[in-house]
Amino acid sequence: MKDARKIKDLLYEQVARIGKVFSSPKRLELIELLGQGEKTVEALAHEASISMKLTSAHLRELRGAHLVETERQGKNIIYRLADKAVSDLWVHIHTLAEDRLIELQMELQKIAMQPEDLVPNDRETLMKMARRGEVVVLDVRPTEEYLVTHLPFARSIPIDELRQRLAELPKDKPIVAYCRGPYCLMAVDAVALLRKEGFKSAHLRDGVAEWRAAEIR
Amino acid sequence: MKDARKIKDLLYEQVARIGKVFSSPKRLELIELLGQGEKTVEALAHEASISMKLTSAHLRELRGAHLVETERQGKNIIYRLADKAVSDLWVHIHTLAEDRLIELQMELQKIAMQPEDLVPNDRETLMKMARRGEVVVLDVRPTEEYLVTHLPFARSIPIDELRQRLAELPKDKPIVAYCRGPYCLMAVDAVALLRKEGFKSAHLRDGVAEWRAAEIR
DNA sequence: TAATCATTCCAGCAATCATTAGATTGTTAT
DNA sequence: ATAACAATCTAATGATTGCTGGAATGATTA
Repeated sequence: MKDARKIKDLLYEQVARIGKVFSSPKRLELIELLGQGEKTVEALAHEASISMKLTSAHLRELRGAHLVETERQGKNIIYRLADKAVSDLWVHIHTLAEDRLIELQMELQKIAMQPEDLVPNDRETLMKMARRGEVVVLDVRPTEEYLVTHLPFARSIPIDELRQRLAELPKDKPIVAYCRGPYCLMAVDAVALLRKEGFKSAHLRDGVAEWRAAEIR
Repeated sequence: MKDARKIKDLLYEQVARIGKVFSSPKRLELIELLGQGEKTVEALAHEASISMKLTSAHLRELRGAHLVETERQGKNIIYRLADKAVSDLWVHIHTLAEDRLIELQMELQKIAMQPEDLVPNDRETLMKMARRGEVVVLDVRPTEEYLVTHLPFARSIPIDELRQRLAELPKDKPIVAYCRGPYCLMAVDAVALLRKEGFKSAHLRDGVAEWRAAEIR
């Protein structure tokens, strides 16, 4: 077994291909976006604030590692994650990052709002309250993403429409807003707006991907 | 919120620091080794077949991302994983790699032995059989690693001593050998030796880290 | 105190990566 | 057809990274 070394090198090299995909900030952002549902290259480029060329290049890397699939629809090519496990791995990585990197913790604290304490931090009791109608769970992502999946009992008001649709929300119950995940700032903005308008509101760090990864083991 | 972009970039960049650590084959190998228990730089360099300088450089990356801790013991500096979640993430990454990369699947198939069917592939029934003494679970890693943790009911015979200690093993029961994980070839070698000597033997892909990651969810 | 050993730090090279611009492919609409 | 558009491919840039050799550090032993 003198070539055991060579075999091992090959194996680790393959795994490193996957790791490499998760080593670029923009690719991580694209993965998170794709975790919300399939999207065109243009939509991805716009959401991630990068050129379409660069988006295409990054998606190429993702496809090279077989982590995304493509489908042509007319002029557009839509991308989707090849496996839910890709989204799960994203959640695992950013969770570990939040646990270990003080720098990241500090960044996150800056955008965190004061807790308000009107909302429990564990998923189960929050869902219990939502089921009883004691809180309103509000999904502020674009409607398409809400339609793909959303948290149980969640209502959809995209952040862009929130200001005009405030009347739909109750003033007496706490409104818990969430969006794509801890690095998506839409829910933070929503809470800021709601509080300014006199609503009781709190912000849920986790998005659909985080809940799924936590629930399904 | 025009600087939302800047904040996001910072956040994803931090997470990418963690991803970067997992993007190098040698670092992955070091992480897997550290998952078996704390080790000196020298031991790591030897096991991974790289120079101590390079080992040190990689460990520096790992420490920079706060994924390992160091402790001085006399002349030596020993490294250990800062968190079990690091080992879990390694398991998640290589699992995803095995699911998605055909190239890796093919490599793994080359080293896989014929299944023999004397051993169930799900963890639970294997443990049941081990509890009843119907199979012998054999840990062929170095003794130090066995002492840190091992699978329930497992006996320890390091691969180097196996040839001389064959008499300790029964000829009538199947012997299920395992080692550090799917990329560690010690168990494969052990099974090859055992079969040649007339034992019934099979090889368990997963190591301790994989079992832990699967159980604790 | 000097000598020794394990490990890290520093400087450099070649290889790789992110990013951009320009040319190209494939699809729809006229 | 041809024009207009979405997306990719190619080539070229500067910035990292992996790795190696030599010098420096820091604890232990003599």
